[in-house]
Amino acid sequence: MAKLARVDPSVVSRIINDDTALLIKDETRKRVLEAIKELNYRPNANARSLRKRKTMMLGMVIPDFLNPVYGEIIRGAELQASTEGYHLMVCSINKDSKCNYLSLLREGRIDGLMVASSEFEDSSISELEKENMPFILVNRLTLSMHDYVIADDTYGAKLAVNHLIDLGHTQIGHLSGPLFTGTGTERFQGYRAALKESGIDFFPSYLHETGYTVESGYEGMMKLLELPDPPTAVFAANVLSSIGAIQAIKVKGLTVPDDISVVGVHDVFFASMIDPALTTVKMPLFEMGIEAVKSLIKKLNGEQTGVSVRIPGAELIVRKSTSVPPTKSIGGYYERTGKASK
Amino acid sequence: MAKLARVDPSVVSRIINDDTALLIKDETRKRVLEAIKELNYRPNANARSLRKRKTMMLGMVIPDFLNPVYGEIIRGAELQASTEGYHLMVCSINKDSKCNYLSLLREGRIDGLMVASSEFEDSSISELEKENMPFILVNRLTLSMHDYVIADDTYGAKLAVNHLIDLGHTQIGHLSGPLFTGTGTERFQGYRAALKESGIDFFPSYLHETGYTVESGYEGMMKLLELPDPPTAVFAANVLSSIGAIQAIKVKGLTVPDDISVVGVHDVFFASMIDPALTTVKMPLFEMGIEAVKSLIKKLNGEQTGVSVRIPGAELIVRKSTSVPPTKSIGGYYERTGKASK
DNA sequence: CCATTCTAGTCAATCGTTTGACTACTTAAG
DNA sequence: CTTAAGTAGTCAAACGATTGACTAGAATGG
Repeated sequence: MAKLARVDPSVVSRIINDDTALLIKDETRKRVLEAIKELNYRPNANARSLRKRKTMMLGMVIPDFLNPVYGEIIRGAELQASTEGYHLMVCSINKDSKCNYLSLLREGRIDGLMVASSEFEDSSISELEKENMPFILVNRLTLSMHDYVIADDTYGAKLAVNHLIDLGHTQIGHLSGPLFTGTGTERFQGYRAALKESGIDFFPSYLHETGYTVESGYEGMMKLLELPDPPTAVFAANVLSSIGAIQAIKVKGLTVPDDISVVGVHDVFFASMIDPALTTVKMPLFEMGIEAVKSLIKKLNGEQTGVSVRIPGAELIVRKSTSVPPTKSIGGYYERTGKASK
Repeated sequence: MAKLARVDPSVVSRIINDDTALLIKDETRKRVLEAIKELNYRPNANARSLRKRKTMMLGMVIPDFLNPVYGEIIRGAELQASTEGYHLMVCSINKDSKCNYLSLLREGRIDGLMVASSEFEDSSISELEKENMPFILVNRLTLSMHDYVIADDTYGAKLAVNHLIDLGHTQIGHLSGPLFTGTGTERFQGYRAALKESGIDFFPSYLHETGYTVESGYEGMMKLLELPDPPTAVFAANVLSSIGAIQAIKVKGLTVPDDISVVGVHDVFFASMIDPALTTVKMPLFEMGIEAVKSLIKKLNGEQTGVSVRIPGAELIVRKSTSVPPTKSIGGYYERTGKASK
C-alpha cells in the first residue's frame, strides 16, 4: 500500500487517523488517498488492535437468538455501536453452545461486554469483576453492585396492574418472573404496589413464580386455575409466559378476556397476531440497547465510572386480552361478584 | 506470562499450539501450564491473527435480528462454529444500520462471510467476488454461480400445495416471495408443479408477488380477495406473509380456515400461538446454519472449492389454518362448488 | 576420543500499524 | 549572517504471538 503512494507507512497511518501532530503536504495526501481508493485499502484491524490495545468491538451475551426481547435490544445496540464506530459481536449462552465471553475479553477480541442474559450466573459475573474486565449489565441486576442499564420495570408492572384495576378487577393473579432476577422482583413489587395503592389485598396464593417461557406460563396459570377461587385477571411478567397462560386458560375451556383477562410484558411484534391480541406493557428495549452501548463506551473511555441508568418510557398497549371482569356464571364456570371474596 | 514460567515466549507458544516439531521437557511443560492457569492466560487474539493471518472468526449477514427465521439459522451456525473452534459475528443489514461486512473482511476481522440476507444486493456480492473474498450464500441464490447452502424450497412448496389439494382445494392462490430471489422462485415453481401434477390449471391472477413481511402479505391477500372469484386456499411463501394474509381475510369479515385456508412457510415458534394456529412447512433452518458453517470452513481450508449444498427435510406441520374448502354460501360470501370455475 | 545425533531449548524475524523521536530543508527573526 | 522556528517528512521501536533457524549440552556410535 505505502509502496504505491511512494511514502512511509507512517504517513499513511497519520493520514488515515487524521493525526494533526504532523503536517502532510496536500499533494502527498492526495497521492495517498488515491492509492487507498485504488486498492480498496483498509488498515489491518489485527495489527491496529494489537498496537492500540483497542479493538472497537463490543460483545453482548444473550440467552437465545429466537427471543424477540433480545432481538430488540440487539437492534438498538447495533445501531448505537455503528454510530460510534464500534462493531457488535453477539453470542448466546445456553445449554448447547456456550460462547466463551471470558475468553473473548481475555484474548482481547472485544473491548467490553454487555451481559443481557438472565441465564448468566452471578458467579460468572464475579469472575468478570475479579479480573477487572469492563462489562455492564443490561435488563438485569445482581445482588452486588454492578454497572447496569435497566428499564423501569416497577412502573411498567404498575401500568399493567392499574389497567386491570381500572377495568374493575380485584382478583388479580401474578405470574412473576424468577424472583431472584431484578426484572422479576421489580415487576412483582410493581404488582404489589399497584394493588396496595388501590386498597386491594395481596393474596400469596395468587402469586406464581414462573420462568420467562411459554411452558412455565402455562404451568403457572394451571396452578392458578386450580385454586378454589381463581383470579379474574392475570398479570404475567413476560410475553411468553402470558401466551402460556392464555393457552392454559383455553385448555380449561375458558375464554380470554371474557372469563379471565391477561396482560403481559414486552410488546413484541407478534403480540398483535396471537389470539386474542395481547394487551402488553411495552418496555423501552430498543432504547436499552442504545443506552447500554453508550454507557459501556463511556466506561471504556473513562468518562464515567459508575453506570446506573434506568430508562423511563414503559407504555401500556391495550389490545383484546383484557376486559371487564365477568359478572355471571359462564359455561359451568363459577359465580363472580367482581369483588375479592376472601 | 513467559516470565512467570521462566521460559522464552516461543516455548509457551509451542506448548499452547501443541507444536510437535519441538521437544519440551515434561517439567518445563508443567511449569508453563501452571503459569497459564495461575494467570488465566489466553494468548492475545490480535497478535495471533496478525501473525497467522487467521482470525477464527466467521461473519454472518442477516436482514433483521427480529426475524425468527434467521434466529434459527444463527442458532445452528453458532453451534457449529463453536464446535469447530470458531467465533461467529452476526450483523444485520437494513436501512438503519448497515454493517460493513466488506470492511470486516478487508480489515481481516473475519476469515469468511455467510450471506443470509435477501436484502443483500447482487452488486455487493459481485464486489465480494471481485476482491476474491471467501463467502457463501445461505438460504439465498444469485443469478451468477456462487457457493450456496439452501433448503429444498421447491419440495417444501409442493408439500404445502399438495396438502391443500388433498383437502379438496382447486382454487389455490399463491402469495409468492420476491420472484428475483431464489427462495421466491423455487417456492413458486413448487406451487406450479404441484398444481400441474394434480391437473389443476395455473391462473396468473391467483399469483401475487409479495415480500416476506406481514404488511406485504396483507396487501397481497387483499388483492386476491378483490378478485371476482377468489381462491379458497392460499399458499404464502413465508410465515409473516401468511400472517398478513390471515389478517386481511379477517378484515374482510371472512374466517380462516372455514372460508379460506392458509398455509405458510417456516415453522417459527409462534406459529402455534397465532389465531388460528398456522399450518406451515417447516424448513431445516437450524441445519442450514450448521451446514453453512461447515461448508464455509471447508472452503477456507481449501478442502472444497465449489460449495452447493441442498438440505433435504422440509416437513408439513398441520395446524388449524387449513381445512376442506367451503361448499355453501357463508355470511354473504359467494357460492362455492369445490371446483375451479373459470 | 571424536563425530554424529538427540534433546531442549533460545534467537530473531515477521505479521501491519502506530507513534515518539529524529532529521533535513526552508523560511523568518534578530 | 546566525539562530530559531516551521514544514514535511523518515526511522525505529513497539504491540504479542509464531516459527524457521540456530545452539549448547548430553548421549550414542564407531
